[in-house]
Amino acid sequence: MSCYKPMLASLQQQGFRLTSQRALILEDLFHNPGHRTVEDIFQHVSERLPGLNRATIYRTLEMLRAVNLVAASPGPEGVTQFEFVRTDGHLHHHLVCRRCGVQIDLGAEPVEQLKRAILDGHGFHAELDHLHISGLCATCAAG
Amino acid sequence: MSCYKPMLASLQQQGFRLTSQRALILEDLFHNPGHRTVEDIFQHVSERLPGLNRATIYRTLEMLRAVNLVAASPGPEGVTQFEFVRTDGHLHHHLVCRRCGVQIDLGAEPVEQLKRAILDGHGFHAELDHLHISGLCATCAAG
DNA sequence: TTCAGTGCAAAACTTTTGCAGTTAT
DNA sequence: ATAACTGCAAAAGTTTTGCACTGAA
Repeated sequence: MSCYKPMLASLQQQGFRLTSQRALILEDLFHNPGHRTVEDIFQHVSERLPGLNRATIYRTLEMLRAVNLVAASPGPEGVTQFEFVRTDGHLHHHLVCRRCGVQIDLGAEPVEQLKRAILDGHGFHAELDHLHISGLCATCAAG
Repeated sequence: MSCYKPMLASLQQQGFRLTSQRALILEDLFHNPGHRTVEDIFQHVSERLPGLNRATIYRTLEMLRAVNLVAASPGPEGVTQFEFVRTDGHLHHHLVCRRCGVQIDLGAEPVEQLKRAILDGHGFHAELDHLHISGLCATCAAG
């Protein structure tokens, strides 16, 4: 059972200062997986840290994004959605060029996005692990 | 070679009034495929229709979205991206429940989004037509 | 004529930024 | 002690809305 605490230590080692705001925001992200908005996080965290400011959340999320602990994706209504990045990840996908055969690793996120779109639109739980997607790589497409 | 003009007539039949703003916006969307922002459309169309207001573009796009002529998707920097929906569509995807076998039609858009994400991220031209996606439908997932 | 559609201006909204004060190191 | 971090308030940016006027039917 992995916990968020080692990540705090890791951040500290990377030269970031450890503040209660950052600890609580990271904890909240860790314990509430899925799509989160700044407003959403604000509601949760400011219960335990009353003076908390939204700007701090934005800045903390930007910091966490920079070190790849959270992923940001544009959400509906122009509200950005943030998500804790699971490093457990048995998920991996491959792009295979049908011309030169090169294989490119595709991060989980784009496919996760497809899954979410399918779930939101149809209530259908798509099982898309180990995906192999055929097509043309940048070089072959250009040539 | 299909043209955007029949669509204007169709809109008119649906009770919408035909204005120069709507005609030019639709024409611009038609002739410039791909992701478009309001600002982008504004720059193009206001050259030919100087007094044009951004609010009109928002309202026109909302109207076109309501009749499924354009699709809106949240873009980076919180700027919504609009796209003309091609009805040519040899594209169709299926969701197949691995438990009860039900087949659900999946609109092209979610997969188009995946393609774009792959293209943006890796320059890879994914060929994802006729996709069959396995998983659990809403009913089977609930039971 | 009539009411849908437009332009304008202001509001609502998310996100960013400058700055002074606070706090982890 | 000293920088990094936070809160605050204002600014910047996109999108929405109310209202009076215009123009398609």
